[in-house]
Amino acid sequence: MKLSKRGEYGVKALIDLASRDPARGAATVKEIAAHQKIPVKFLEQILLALKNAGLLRSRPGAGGGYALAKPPGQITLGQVVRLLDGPLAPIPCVSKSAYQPCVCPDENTCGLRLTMLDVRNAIADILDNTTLADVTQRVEQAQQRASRPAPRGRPRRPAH
Amino acid sequence: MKLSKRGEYGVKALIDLASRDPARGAATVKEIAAHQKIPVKFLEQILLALKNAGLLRSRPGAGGGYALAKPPGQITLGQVVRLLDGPLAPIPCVSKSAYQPCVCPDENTCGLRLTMLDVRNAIADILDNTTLADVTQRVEQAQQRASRPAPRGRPRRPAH
DNA sequence: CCGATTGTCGATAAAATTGATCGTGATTAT
DNA sequence: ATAATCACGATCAATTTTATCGACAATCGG
Repeated sequence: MKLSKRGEYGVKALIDLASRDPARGAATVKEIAAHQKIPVKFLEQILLALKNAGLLRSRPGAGGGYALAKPPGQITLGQVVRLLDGPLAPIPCVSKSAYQPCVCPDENTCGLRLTMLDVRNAIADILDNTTLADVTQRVEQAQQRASRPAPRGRPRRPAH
Repeated sequence: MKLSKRGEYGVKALIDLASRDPARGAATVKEIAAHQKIPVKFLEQILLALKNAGLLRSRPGAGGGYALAKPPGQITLGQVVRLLDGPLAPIPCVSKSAYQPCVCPDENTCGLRLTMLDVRNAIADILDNTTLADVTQRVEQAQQRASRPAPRGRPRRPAH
């Protein structure tokens, strides 16, 4: 039930791009790699795959780099993880995107399958409904909470 | 996000044991392997691990074999999968059973982590709350449904 | 046009993991 | 005793993962 480094790096890179100030233009592989602590050459491969899948656009040369090809609200983590890490489903016979029949005599009464179908649906419900925009928004909220003084037990009223 | 063969085989073997007629006594590795289409020697390893973890008991010799060490209602798929396949969490920094810090500057505001924590919780909610007894019960229900004639759109009243 | 910068692409490789298999021994029932 | 069965360690082949290298192509600023 593990996310590969490939998947991890890809998601991190996209979150990095999504939370980047658009005024700064495209981000180079080197920048993202340094920022997220990812081996440059490995990240290169990953970003290329994301580009070929239509999630990123790029431009070579001075001032070049990568940028999101669509608004962050239109890129789900489900897409990204499937692309870089394969199907979300724990076993192929419950995958929607890469279904493969299993060997059990009847899929509809297979105990393993019934349970793993629940698992795959739970995972997909989260990842297919979480966009890069959702993630950056949650991160901002978490950062605000972290920078505010510790909350009290009961709500405070302003002093007057 | 994949379940290994090891995990798959282990769960299948346990479900097999849980749904087995207790009057028949212990089941041999050979029997389970044949029934579930699992390589004998591989299954041997797996059952041994499950035994050492206290989920199975065994006896060698004629009439020997494996049986559940506890009632099926007390063995969760979460235990089994963790044992055979490692942590449920997609990344180590959201694992409860095998937490490992990650490299990001602040775990509490890491976008990847926040999302993967949801995923790990969703998976654990299912697998830690599903016992072998739950599984065999669902299987029986599914089998009954499969053997009954196809249901109509609206409830039928008995002919008279 | 030059040359620095940066993405593109294919090949390769080291390490880890997975999915087994083999052989030998230990234990038990008959 | 002996046949059946679990116990256990070693080993192994294939695959997957995680990269790394080097050459090439596109782009931009001057």
